[in-house]
Amino acid sequence: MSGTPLRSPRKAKGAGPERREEILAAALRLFGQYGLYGVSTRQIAQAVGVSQPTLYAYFASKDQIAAELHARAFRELEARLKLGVRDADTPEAVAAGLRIYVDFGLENPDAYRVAFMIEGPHGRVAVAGPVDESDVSVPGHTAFDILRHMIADLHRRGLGTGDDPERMAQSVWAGMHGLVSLLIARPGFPWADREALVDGHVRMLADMAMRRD
Amino acid sequence: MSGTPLRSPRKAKGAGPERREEILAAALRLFGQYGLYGVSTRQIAQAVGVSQPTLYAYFASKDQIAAELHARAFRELEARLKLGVRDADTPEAVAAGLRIYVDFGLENPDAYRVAFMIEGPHGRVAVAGPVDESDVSVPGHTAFDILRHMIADLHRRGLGTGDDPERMAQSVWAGMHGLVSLLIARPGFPWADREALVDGHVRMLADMAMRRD
DNA sequence: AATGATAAGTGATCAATGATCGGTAATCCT
DNA sequence: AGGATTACCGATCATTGATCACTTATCATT
Repeated sequence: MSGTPLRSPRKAKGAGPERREEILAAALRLFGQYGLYGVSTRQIAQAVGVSQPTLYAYFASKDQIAAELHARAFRELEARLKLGVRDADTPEAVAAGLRIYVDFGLENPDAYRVAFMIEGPHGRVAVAGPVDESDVSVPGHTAFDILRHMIADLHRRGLGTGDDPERMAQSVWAGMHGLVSLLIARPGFPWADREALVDGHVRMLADMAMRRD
Repeated sequence: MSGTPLRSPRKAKGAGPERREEILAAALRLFGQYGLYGVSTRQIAQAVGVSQPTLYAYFASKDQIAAELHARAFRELEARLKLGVRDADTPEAVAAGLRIYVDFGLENPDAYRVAFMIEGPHGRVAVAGPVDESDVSVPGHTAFDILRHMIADLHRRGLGTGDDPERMAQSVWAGMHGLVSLLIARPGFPWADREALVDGHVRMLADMAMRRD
């Protein structure tokens, strides 16, 4: 369904089964730079060095290429969160966990744009959060769960703020997505010092989830 | 440049100069529902009841239709902010000002999607914030300025938090955009009670800008 | 080494899209 | 009524995503 074309590819001319990866790499770069609808399949093919119909030997459609990038970005973010988010019991520790998300977005703007900010085929704009069942590309579900779990833990230990930890997690998530998407979408804007801005923003979110006093 | 086709239109068959408005209304509805790239010019024309080339008598391109909707949404938001944001000296007053922005987005999801969340023709994703000079559709510049002004006022009166009011304004703006875009993009997600979520979120942002104690 | 099978790739082509052009009919002003 | 202008449409173009039949290269087997 999403593996190599059919059986096991036998390297032809110059390239082997890495073709699929080359296509994804080129598409990620182009999509991130010009947007999903600003790049044609012929441009992707040219960047890879193959003909346009070749793409359809590896992907069912242009949207499927974007969907694969979407899924990979989700998995990568999820992996980083799993590794980085230890159980947090201080606002600083919570803030450090949140920074993992923000840093991922800022370090991989192409991936973040493709995965979370580009209008999808159904007119939906994907965002870095929980995915409802109607969505075909289901991965990343746990990305939000990790955050939710962290905040629920705080609440369970009596360290959290407010009454509803679920609502808290959603609010924090929204706060992070807003900053990342703004910074990525408007590189030309005279932003304040990025480090200070991100640090202050993340600290604010952490403080809301866990009042520091 | 953006008025009626040429001089003053003289109502033909059934419709008059409202054609332009009809086109915009149909496009707003369709774009909001199916996305900018999920709607064809023929669909828009059919919804209006005219032929497809007719659209090009009122707009230079499909992107121009979106640009006009974008500009109008900015102006509408700006007008609401100007009317609603009195000089705020309490966190509650600041939060009330911020709610104007959020409410605008939630009450006009089509406009907000079209204006701030849909990938633009240049692969850029517009956001409800300051617009740099390279952007053609320049309105809305003051929308962010109103917020910045409000926060700068707080700072000037010694009521603000932190050292850099500019950074504060950017952080608050990001927080609002994140929540609105998430709520709009994922209507199927099991959100917490919307009123409580929005209220808590806005209160958090207001508190950060103006510590309540 | 010749053979058949399969994988990888390409040129030609299709339907749909955004956009343009010339022509037509309706309206207004004198 | 006549001339000019406005509003509109049918036909058409280049480009897009996608499909097809066909060729070429590689491998496994004899």
